Formats: sequence, structure tokens, C-alpha cells
Amino acid sequence: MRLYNTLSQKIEEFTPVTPGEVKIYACGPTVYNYFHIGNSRVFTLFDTFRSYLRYRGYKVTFVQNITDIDDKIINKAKDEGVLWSDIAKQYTDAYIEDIKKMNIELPDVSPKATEEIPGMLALIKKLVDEGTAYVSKNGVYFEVEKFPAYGELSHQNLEELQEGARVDVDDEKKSGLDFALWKFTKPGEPSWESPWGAGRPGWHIECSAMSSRYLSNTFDIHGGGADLVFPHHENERAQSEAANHERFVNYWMHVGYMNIDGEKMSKSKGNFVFVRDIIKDYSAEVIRMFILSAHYRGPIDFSRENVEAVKKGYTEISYTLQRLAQLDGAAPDKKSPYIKSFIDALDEDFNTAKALGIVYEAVNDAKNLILGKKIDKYEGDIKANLKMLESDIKEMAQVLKISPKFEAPEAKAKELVKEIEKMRVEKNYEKADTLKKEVNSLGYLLEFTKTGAFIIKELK
RNA sequence: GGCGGCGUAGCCAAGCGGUAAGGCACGGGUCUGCAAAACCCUUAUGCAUCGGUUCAAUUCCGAUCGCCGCCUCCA
Repeated sequence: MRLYNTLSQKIEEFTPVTPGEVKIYACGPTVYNYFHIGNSRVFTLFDTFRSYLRYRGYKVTFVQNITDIDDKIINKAKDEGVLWSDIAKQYTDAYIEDIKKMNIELPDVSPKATEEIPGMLALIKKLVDEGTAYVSKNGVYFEVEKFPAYGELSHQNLEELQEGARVDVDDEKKSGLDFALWKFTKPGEPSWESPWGAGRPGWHIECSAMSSRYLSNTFDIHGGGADLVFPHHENERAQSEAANHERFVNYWMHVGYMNIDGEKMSKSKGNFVFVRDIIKDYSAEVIRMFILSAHYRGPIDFSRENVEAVKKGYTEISYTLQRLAQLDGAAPDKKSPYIKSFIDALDEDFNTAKALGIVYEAVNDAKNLILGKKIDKYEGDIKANLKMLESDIKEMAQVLKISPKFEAPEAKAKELVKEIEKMRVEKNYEKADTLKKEVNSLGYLLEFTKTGAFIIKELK
């Protein structure tokens, strides 16, 4: 398998630290609001990636933090006149609800910042003791000058960063680029004790502490949205490597933005759609398929029209699987060449768009074989080939977690169809049409083909 | 100003040195008693523009134009 690494800006062969195991850390939500479809791109992408890694035989450990203490949470609490911890609790619960609605598996570990303070303090202490961090009036700061590799991940050099810096210069800091590891308490704000004074953690330190604790100092893959490359991941890397004197992360995976009308969807622009709203109109599978329809590193433009188009494709897959399920026979002990193409596509920097194209091709073959068309690459018994395709399509859909859910047609529908077939033989078309309408009203589409009648549960 | 990305048919989207996957839409047709979100065909001598390298470029290099993003909280 090969993956693009933000650090090297190249696609590299993926080699895990421990053979057969993959340790992944992805930055999770700051719980001050519901998450939107753009945020869910990262969650969905890593969830699908996790599924694929398992399919490829890896044991996966996936850690994703929950930032439950932060300026935005404090501000929201002030605005609403409630406790900051109530805000954190409310939106943590909402996050878990929404994740479940999206059929995203919860991480193996979901550490909360407020429960990991000791680990963060230990890390900060190391940095202070070694002189990489210093204590100022407002908090404890990481001194960027002391970490020569600073800027490598985001491909910036210090001078340019300093020139471009739009940050207000804080006289208490040695450099505008230095960032807070620990912020001393301001009146009315939550705080924890520390050797340097009461305060709360800076934003970046939690990920460094948690990834070390739950994965290891050096782990395989660190991911998140492309907007985290700088400063968040750059800072994490600086802290961790300065403290541990070990390589922090082997592969950095960054997911592109979801746009609306060509512009990044973001909470500050207000051009977002909450997952809890869109999920009312589209199934988790359709939304996931929409997200997977573009390569993860590029942008994807959200619009109802684009999701609608994907939904039609999804419906086609569902209908074909329903048709296949109604054929008797067992899958033979072999696979179509599509499985290999599918793996090849995903092995090359997780190209889900290409993989989806392969699913469609398999679906198309199945449709044609059902009609009794000859396709050169399929030899032998048609039903066996169809059952093979059914098994393969299901396999691919399961890996991508876009499996259509459907049940066998209900008994009443089957009876009616038998009756319709009888009427057709008797050329009693009037009666047949009446019965057809009855089946339609049960929510089924009917197809009469040479291979037989198919009863398909209609997707709305 | 620095850094990064993008520009492929009406729309979405792969491909990234060897002659344009796939999806949606449109149009034409076929099967069918009638149907079918059933099937077939059609749709880019062309991949923003202009140059260059090469036997060969959408793919590499350079320039130009346009769009977007990061450099400030952001997935």
C-alpha cells in the first residue's frame, strides 16, 4: 500500500512500525457545536480507511481526541449563561449521536482533554526542564527557535512565517510564533493546578500527550483536515519531537475541504450544513458514498444536486443486489478480477473514487448477465458468475461501508407476483395491471425478464 | 508577500509519459402485452491558454490566465 505523506509531499510505500498493525491518530472535534458535513468528511474518511486496513489484514488502533476545554467552549458557555462543562457535555453527546447516525464506528480510544491533564503537564515539564519551553506572564510557551525542524511539515520557513504572521505580537512571548503549552487562568475561567500556576492546556498539547499515551511516541499515521497542517500539526510535531527526541509520526494524511459553491465550508463563514440535518434527507450510505466519490486529498463540492446524483448511483447498486439476491445458487469459490482492481485502487493512496468506479463496472456486468448477454470474460454457468459478482459487489460495498440495506420481499408481494405471472400467461392483462398497482403500493418495483420476475424494494 | 492545491464532456469525477475509467443528465434506439431507476448506442481528435522537452504529453518543464486554501479559531 502506498500513501501520500504531507511531510515528504510524495506518495510513499506504507510500512507500519509494527508489522501487521497500524496505529492511527486523527484530530477529533472541539465540542462547542454540532459537527457539519464538512467535518464529517474527515471522520468518514478515516472510518472507511480503518475498514479497508482491516480488510487488508491489519490490526488497527484508532485514537481520536475530544477537545472539551477551549476558548470557543468557554465563550459559548458565557453567551448562553451556562457552565462550560455543560456545553462540553451537551456537544460531546451530540457528537456521539451524529457519529452513530453516520454509521461511523467509534474510535478505539476517545480521550478527553480534561481527563488527560497529567500527561500534558508531564510533557510540558520535560520541555521546560530542557529549556525548549519557557514561562512567561501569560503562560508556558514553546520556543519555536529551539526546534530547528519547525516548519518542515507545512513547508514554511521561520522568516516567512514571521513576515506573514497576522498574530498580534505579544510582548510576553520571545517570538510571535511561540505558542502556548499552558495558559494561566483568567478570572472566571476553568483551571487546573500546575507547577507553574493554575491554568488550562494550550490547544496543541493534548494531541501530543494522548497519542504518546495511547499509541506510542512514534506511530504510523496522523490525520486530520488540511487546515490543521499549520499551525496545529506543526506544533504537535514540534512539542512531541522536542520532548521525546524521537520521530513523532511516520505518515501525515490530510483530508481536503468540503466546499459549498467553491468555498470552504466552515463554521466561521456560516455556510455549513449540519450532519444531523442532512441525515434526515439522505441515508448514511449515500452521504458516505458522496464523500468517497472524490479523492480524499482534493476538494469536494457539496450541493444537493451532487448528492442526488450519487444517490441514483447508490440506488442502482441496491437494485442490482436485490435482483441478484433473488437468484438461487451459491457463490463459487472464486472472485472476479474486479476485486483485484478494487484493492489496487485503494492501495494507491486510498483512491476511493476509482474504487467506486470499479463497483459500478461490476454492477453493470451483473445487469447484463441477468439479461442473458454474453460477456467474454465470463465463462461457464451464468448463475454461478452472477453469484460470484453478487458476492464481490457485497464485499466491496462492505469494505467501503456503503452496503445497501434491504430485506427479502414480503410474502404478500411474492404471492401477488405469482398471480401476475399467471395472468400474463393467460393474457389477462387488465387483471395483471391491477395486481401490479397493488404490488407497487406495497413499495415494490417489478421487472419481468427472461430470467424471471424481480421484486425490488423501491428506494425513495 | 510566502507556501500549497485546483482548472478533464452539460454536471460530478478518475487517470498523470503510450494515445481519455466510472456516475448523473440529455438525445436516439431495443426488449416488453404495457412497463421498468431493464438493456444498447450516442456525447471531449480532446484534458484552462501559450511555448518547450520527447518517437510519443492531459500526463514532464516554463510562462500566462482563472479559482480556492493555509500563513488567525477552523475538519
